[in-house]
Amino acid sequence: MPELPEVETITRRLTPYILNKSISHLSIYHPKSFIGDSDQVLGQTITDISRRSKMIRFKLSNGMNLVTHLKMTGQLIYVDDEHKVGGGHPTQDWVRNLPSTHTRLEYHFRDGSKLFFNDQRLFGWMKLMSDEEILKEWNNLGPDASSDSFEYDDFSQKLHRRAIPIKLAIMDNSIVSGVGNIYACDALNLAQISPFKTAKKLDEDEIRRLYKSIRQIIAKGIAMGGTTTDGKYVDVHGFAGGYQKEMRVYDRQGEACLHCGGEIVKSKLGGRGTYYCSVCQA
DNA sequence: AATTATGTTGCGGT
DNA sequence: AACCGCAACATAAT
Repeated sequence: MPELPEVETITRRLTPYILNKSISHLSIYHPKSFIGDSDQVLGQTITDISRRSKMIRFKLSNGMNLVTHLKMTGQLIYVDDEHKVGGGHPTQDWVRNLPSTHTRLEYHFRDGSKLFFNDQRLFGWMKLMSDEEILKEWNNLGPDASSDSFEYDDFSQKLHRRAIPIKLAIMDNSIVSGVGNIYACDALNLAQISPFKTAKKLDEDEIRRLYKSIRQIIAKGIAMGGTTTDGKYVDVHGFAGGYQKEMRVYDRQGEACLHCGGEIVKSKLGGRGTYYCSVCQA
């Protein structure tokens, strides 16, 4: 479920709580969720936390990295004795009762605080990786949609070489990384481009609009703290995001397009639900 | 009961 | 080679 804005929100909100903390124990409730020798995290301090695409990288003091991908239903929940979010207001009640049936991993820090990795569908993982392994894998990724390295010229050139529908192109992490189904649908609506249009058939003006729209929609997603439509995505304290109140077309079939008032329809593309305006994205 | 789900990978056929 | 559809991973809700 989480796309770039959700993963970025988790990364930002988690960092002040666990940076420089030492892992004293790791409980593995489901072996599929942890890849590598779990003894290598014991006693290690988290020296840095960053995001790339939809993954989070925790650097450890022994030089290894803990990398996580939440896939469809993964959550990272932080809990300590205070049970307070910044500003003094309390966390969601249910996080106090963790671990739950969906808790797969539980990290215990030396100061008594904990980090829970919950994942209903077991697609997600946390994996120990060396710097070399990360470099090798991440080199295959296109630039993050939220970063300055996402540049118009490169984006345009890549699109000109592809004969796939534009929606699939912008969800392809080797072209631009971090854009999933929700933000792809919304960015295409903002740019007023059909999700089915072949990538190489977009003219310069369309690519320009799309490039700006992706940047704008992803930035808004981050600013709103991500999207929660079914309760699966929550932040590190268990709270919903806010972008669902701003959604342009996703999950709004039958409603009016914010741009032209046309009817929003739902279709299928690449096996995924695809929402678009039947008038201005025809 | 069948269909659906915000991610990714891989397979076989064209 | 590139592209497409489909299945796989596994679970729960409608």
